[in-house]
Amino acid sequence: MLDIKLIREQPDLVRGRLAARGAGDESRVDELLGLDEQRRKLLAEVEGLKAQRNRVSKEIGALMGRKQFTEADARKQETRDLGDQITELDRQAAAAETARNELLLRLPNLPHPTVAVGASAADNPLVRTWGEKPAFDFTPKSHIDLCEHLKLIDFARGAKLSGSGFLLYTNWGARLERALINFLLDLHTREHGYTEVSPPYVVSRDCMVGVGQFPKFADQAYAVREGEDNTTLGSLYLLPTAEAPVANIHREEILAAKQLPIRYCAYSPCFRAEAGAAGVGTRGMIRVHQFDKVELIKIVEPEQGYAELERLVANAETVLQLLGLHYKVIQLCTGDMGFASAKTYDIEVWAPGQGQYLEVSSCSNCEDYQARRMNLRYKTETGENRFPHILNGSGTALARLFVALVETHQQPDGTVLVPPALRPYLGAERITTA
RNA sequence: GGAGAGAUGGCUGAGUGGCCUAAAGCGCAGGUUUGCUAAACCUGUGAAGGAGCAAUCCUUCCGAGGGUUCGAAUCCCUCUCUCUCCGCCA
Repeated sequence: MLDIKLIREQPDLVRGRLAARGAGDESRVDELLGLDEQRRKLLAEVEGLKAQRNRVSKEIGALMGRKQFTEADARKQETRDLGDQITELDRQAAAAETARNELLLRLPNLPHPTVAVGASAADNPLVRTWGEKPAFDFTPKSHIDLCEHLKLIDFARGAKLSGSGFLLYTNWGARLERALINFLLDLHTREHGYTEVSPPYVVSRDCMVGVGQFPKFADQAYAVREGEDNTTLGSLYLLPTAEAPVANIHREEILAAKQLPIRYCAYSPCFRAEAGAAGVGTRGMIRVHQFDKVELIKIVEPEQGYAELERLVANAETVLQLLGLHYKVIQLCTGDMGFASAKTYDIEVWAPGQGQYLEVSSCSNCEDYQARRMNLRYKTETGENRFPHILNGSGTALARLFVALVETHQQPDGTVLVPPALRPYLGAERITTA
């Protein structure tokens, strides 16, 4: 969340940065400042009364010690009324604080000054491209046709098991998926300096709040419960991304400066309800309710945040380069950026069978926005506690990578040539119907 | 799921209603002494919030949330987590 002190001291700056997102959040700043003002006023009042009560209680203790019970009783009578006032003012102060915090949790991060101002995806500047669209001397097939022909995915039975948007990978399809996961984890741990972790696939509400998924996007998550017990519903949620558990690993801790930077890499399946997205690209595996992803998370000193973001993007790009896939890197404009992010690069890979680019990675620096939400700090050499920058990036999302891979490397005979980097993992040079 | 024991500062651990403003030790930082290292001694060492130009002062925090009381680390209730044993289970 945003620093309340920044909002107090530079409300115009905050309003301006929020306005750049185009979501209208700047209109809530005055409401927030009102609640904050109210809270501080009540706090000053109630703390004065508490100080008074503490003084009198101490005197009562001294009187009791000297066995001056009549005196003590008189003072007790005096403070009873004080206690009632404190209870009431405490309640009001807590209510103002709760309202203030609720509002704070619903305000998005401020875009970094270097982020292009724009309204939608159409305004996202192109940063760079790598490779070229492959030329085919035949009409390239869609991954749907390739998957059915090569029996990589059984779309019909996947839907039978769990509904549309769930995939049943079969035979070489399943092996390709597993090969990609291992390839990605090995690449990032061996070549890019990340530490592998394997998190729980369900997380608490606090973790979802910590990364900014909740409360605003709660309808996108799958909630789980124990058995038929409805009272447990809403305490645990299926991961929308491994960012949810991994970024929260050190929540509510104070790290030592020398522990930073921390770089984690994790595979997990990702579950997204995609509420309200029905009918949008529902066929195939481009938008599904469950997909695999290898996620990269960094916790770094603020001074390193943006240099680390560039490296994060480069780490994700390496994946596509090694797999021989054409892609472009774009920067998300203020109107297209995610809730928690201050600056985001997306990587879009070319899918010849679709005739379009698919988003396979989103790399963001959330600055201290998430660290505040999860109360994660680090202690500097001088003993000061600061919020670190937290970054996340996909390295990369698998279903779409799978699509780009089979569509790009498909052959005239309907087989798929496996890129050399992946061959040791798959144990085959070519995927055929055999 | 059943039974029992626990949760106190960075760590260990004392504290059973008011000198708790949380003992003591360890660790850490600074200092003194000292050929070096080490040791000894001295001093300091949690977090959040609020008031103030500032020095400084105030409030809250002993797993979490309620309650009793003039006053709670301490008494009562609920919950969470950890450990031990039993049962079930991949």
